[in-house]
Amino acid sequence: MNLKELATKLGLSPTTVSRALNGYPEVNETTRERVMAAAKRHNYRPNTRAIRLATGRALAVGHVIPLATRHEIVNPIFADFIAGAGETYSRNGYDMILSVVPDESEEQAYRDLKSRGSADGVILHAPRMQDSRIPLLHEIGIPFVVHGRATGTDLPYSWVDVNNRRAFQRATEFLLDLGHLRIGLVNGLEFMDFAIRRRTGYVDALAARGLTPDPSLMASDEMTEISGYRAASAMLDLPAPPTAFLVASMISGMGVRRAIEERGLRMGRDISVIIHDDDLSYMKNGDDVPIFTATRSSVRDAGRIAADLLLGIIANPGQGPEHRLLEAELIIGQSTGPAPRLSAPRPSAPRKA
Amino acid sequence: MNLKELATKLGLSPTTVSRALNGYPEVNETTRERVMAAAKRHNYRPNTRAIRLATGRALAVGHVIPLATRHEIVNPIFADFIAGAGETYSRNGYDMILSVVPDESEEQAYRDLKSRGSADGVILHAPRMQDSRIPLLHEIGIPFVVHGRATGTDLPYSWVDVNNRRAFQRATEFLLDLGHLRIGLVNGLEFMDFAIRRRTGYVDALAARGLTPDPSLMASDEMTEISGYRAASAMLDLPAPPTAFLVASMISGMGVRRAIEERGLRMGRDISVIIHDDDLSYMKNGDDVPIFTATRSSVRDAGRIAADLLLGIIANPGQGPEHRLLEAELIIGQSTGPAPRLSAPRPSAPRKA
DNA sequence: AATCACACTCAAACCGCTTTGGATGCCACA
DNA sequence: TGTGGCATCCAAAGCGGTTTGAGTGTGATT
Repeated sequence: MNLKELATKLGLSPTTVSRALNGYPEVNETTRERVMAAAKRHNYRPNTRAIRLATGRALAVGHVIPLATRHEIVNPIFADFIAGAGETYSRNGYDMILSVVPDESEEQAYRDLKSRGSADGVILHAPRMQDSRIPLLHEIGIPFVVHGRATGTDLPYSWVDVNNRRAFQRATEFLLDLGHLRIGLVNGLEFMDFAIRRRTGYVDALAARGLTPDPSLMASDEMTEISGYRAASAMLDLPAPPTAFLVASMISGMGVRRAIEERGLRMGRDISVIIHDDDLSYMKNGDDVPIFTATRSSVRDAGRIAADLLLGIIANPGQGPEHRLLEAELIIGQSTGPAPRLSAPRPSAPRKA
Repeated sequence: MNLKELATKLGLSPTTVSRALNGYPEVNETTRERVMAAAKRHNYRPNTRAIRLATGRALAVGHVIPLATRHEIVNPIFADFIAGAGETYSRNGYDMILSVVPDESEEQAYRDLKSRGSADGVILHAPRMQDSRIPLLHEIGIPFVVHGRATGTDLPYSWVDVNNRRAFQRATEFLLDLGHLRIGLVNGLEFMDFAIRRRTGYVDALAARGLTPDPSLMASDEMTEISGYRAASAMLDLPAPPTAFLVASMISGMGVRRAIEERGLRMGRDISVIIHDDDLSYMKNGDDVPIFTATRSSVRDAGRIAADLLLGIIANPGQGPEHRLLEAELIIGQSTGPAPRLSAPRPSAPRKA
């Protein structure tokens, strides 16, 4: 059932039917109701392909997922972000199109999205420092919103981000207040913008108390269980091990916990841990009592907000860039406690079983 | 730059240019080369919207993600499956469109995909027993491939699945061979088809050795860290606790490990654990030495295969349904070992700190 | 020299909708 | 009575490709 058939059936022109359905004023209310009723009765749905061609709009938003062939990591927060954004899209009649492309064709993927006209806008994921994709998208001339920020880019752009610096600063202060003086930072990859900001927060908090950060207590790697384990293990085996850890994600936090417990130590008593919790639906940080003390910020909310922003920009291209800085809450869980009294050597626990 | 402009520039008709670019035989090779060169030079990309309308094909595959509003779980394997499928789509010039919809509008989402013509086919995720979506998709008349199977559906359909029954059967046998007699099953939700098959494998293996499964050693819940922890905790606190666990996922496996270690026990020595490892990129089961002994099957591969199958069906609608049954490998890691000698009470380890 | 097959190329219709630029009829007002 | 304004409705022209159904011109065949 298409527009023309429906029009014939109603004894009206396609023009009128189209206008009736799309709420244009120049059609009689009784006619409109007749049309609406007939459309519903015949289960008429306008063909999206035709709408897109006629209006020149794609009614779709693109997300480009570069697939690093070296380290084939699919971002674990991705699913939840997408879920949030997708809700917004569905509600507004937009499609979400995902382009999974090899790393090196990412630029081409964006260009194609624009020149083949398959998206009205894009979301830029996982920005790095001086991210080259921001000038690229400007050049291409497609509306976009960045999830995160890119230090060192002077072009204006819209973004949604968590206040990572502040979150890690507060978390560090919290540990310092508990008496921890040697705090290990198990950070994400530090060419990623968010990781840099987190480190800045950590360093600033230490500096504010007159402490100089110890490079051997700062690790940076992908946020996997394994690398969390490795980083924590190395630090715990130092002559002067940390009494607390600040960890970039729930997943690396589990690796850190493994390292701690493998050494016969107890998380929350012997060693404190604070993680950043993206509030992933399949990785809840406990229900009533949080397992980890955490800086929490829902990445799904971020997805919703980013999508809203983007649709706004698409609908209203004139306006300047918009920003949303989300604050993370500090959730107190079972993984933190006062620093062990004696800063002298710890009760010699079994090392490396 | 569109077809007509390009044609004018070349002094050819749009027809010829279109045919030249699409490899039709009735165009002179020299002409074709001229056209190709000009297209490249002017960076011409055909407008997808127009192609879609003209050909009546969507050149897109839909994935519907129902968002359970009750327990808002986004499937953690989803990201990796999508990554695999997406590779295939990109390579074949197809778009992947994701519909994130509230649970109750899932049916409508499929209908819209078809009637608005925005997808040529769909992938059905996470099938349940007697899944109603299979008859639905048949009725709608849209090509589809199921990731998994749906017991109790008599309609024919194409699927890609892991041999879950066999995987869990082998894992159980492996534990039995190590002398474990009480094996806890920490399963996924048992209205999900894969979970049922896994339980069947487990039960069958026990039965083959003349063992009757103990209901108190069989748990079924969402595959989160928390529920893994809860299930394992409950079983470990039984008067006759298990000496081994069979666990549905890496994530719940981490919860199981937490429960074990919290009780002062050591995984791999006191308690053996086998997980099912979907080989998620952000949840690698160790690198050289696997952390967990596991039945492993890459969900990303499954995505690739499912996408291939679907594109095949779309291109060639006549053929009957196709199936791919993937076998999981049994990976020996550090989490399994012989059952503790004395089947009498275990060395009384500190319980519930 | 007429015929035919063949290799190329093109004009025009079409996909299903939106949107521009009239028509038409009716009523009010001068 | 003529004119203008308003409320409705419609024909037709896009949108940018694909595809059908003809033409052409050439060389080979008869």
